[in-house]
Amino acid sequence: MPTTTRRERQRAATGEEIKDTARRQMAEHGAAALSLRAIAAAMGITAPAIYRYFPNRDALVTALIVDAYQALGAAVAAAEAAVPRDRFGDRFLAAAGAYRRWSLEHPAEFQLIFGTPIPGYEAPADVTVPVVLEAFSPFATIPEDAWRAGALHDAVFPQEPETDARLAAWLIGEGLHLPAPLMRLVLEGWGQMHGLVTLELIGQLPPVVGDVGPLYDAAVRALVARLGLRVAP
Amino acid sequence: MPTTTRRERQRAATGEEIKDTARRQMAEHGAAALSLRAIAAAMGITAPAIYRYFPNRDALVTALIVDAYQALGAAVAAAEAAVPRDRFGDRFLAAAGAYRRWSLEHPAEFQLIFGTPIPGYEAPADVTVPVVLEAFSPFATIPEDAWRAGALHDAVFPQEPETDARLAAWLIGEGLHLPAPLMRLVLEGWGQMHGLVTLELIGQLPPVVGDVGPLYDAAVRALVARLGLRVAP
DNA sequence: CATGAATCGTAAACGGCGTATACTGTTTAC
DNA sequence: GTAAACAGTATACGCCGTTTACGATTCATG
Repeated sequence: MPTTTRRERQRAATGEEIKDTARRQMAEHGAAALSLRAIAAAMGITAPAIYRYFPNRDALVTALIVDAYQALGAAVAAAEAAVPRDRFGDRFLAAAGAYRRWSLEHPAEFQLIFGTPIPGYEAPADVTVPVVLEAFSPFATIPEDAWRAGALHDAVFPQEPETDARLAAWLIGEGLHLPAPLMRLVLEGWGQMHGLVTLELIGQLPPVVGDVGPLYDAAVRALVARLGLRVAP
Repeated sequence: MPTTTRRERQRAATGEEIKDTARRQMAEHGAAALSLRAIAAAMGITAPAIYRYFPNRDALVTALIVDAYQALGAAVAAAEAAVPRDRFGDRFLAAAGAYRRWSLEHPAEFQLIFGTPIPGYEAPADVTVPVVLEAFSPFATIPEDAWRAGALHDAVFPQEPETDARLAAWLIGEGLHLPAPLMRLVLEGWGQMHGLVTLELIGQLPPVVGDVGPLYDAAVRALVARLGLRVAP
């Protein structure tokens, strides 16, 4: 006998339907056009009914953000998982490629989680930061795996004492085992991937380079080389 | 006798006052909270009066975006101009530092030009793209200066035929004289600077590394080295 | 099975938003 | 001096998020 009653299942389904409808509206009219009244109308209910499921619009947005992060993280993890475990460089390339692909395929959700497109909405950091780190964990765990396997190329990691000390403390707190300078390179790489995707999405890069894909891939390959990860010949 | 009448001067002044008031509101309540009624109230007029100066809210936003790009470009250019012309690496470092500093000091304007924080507003690419390129031109012209001066370190530029061909065509169209692989590295670097600043502004990096400044500087120095630009010893 | 409670939804309203229209003074130019 | 151009207001429309008061349904329990 299931612990969930009929009513609870119904309630959860309606909550999901609200989020699905919201996602559909965002995909069509952009994240900024998210409107409780429009969602309700598309569902055939009235706007105040949504308040039975979310205390206010910001709570709905936060739920959508968490979902989006998890979808992004799942896409990255799935792409990485499809590569043989000992091909660390290729795993990183697959993860980075999935990151860009998901972002291009879900531009509204991307700007929802990485921008501030909602008037008056401020993402609660205590909710988002852990989910973000979870989504981006492959970019740290792949180099960690390679490090522990002793499979790192003979790369030399430049030292940055100030930042690296801070980073080392954070790594310990997170239970990650990899050198701080390596993690710093990962963060610099995250910034690069994020920036290139952002510039592509707002249309600044395409007029200059056309298809951004090769530019992005070149940057990631250079990053993989700096990290000392080997790729298939 | 000036070619501008009294009325024209008055009109231009009011237009500037509207934009200044808008900037003050953005700085206080965020770019998304921009409201014609609030601007008008702060100026002691009514909202429809603004329509004498801007055909609609989007036109005002576009004007603010253009102004912001020019302010960002001016900050970058000024920082770069303060460095001796033949210290190409230091000029690049100064420009990159000014880019981050301006962004941190003007977060609302940064998200105004690089995000989509306004409900229903879509930045007109034909207006913004040229202004963006103008603002970022130092990051291309500094390597170009170094290249023409034969002052590039013995760096080896990895080739990416597909993208580089496209880039070379664009460079010719823009009248820029530097190798396509070099320009590609500049764009990858732009993505990195942009991404790191963005992640810092939305609060993802600080909990990991604390002060993002050293991380940013390390990334830019590595980029400068890859570009083959020399820095002061 | 009857009944009281919990739940889900609606209707109406409030204040605020961008914006269109019609109107009134003031300033300018001939 | 007068007619046109201009700057501003008042009003109104249809959106928005949100609150309140109120029905209808569904559930759990005597």
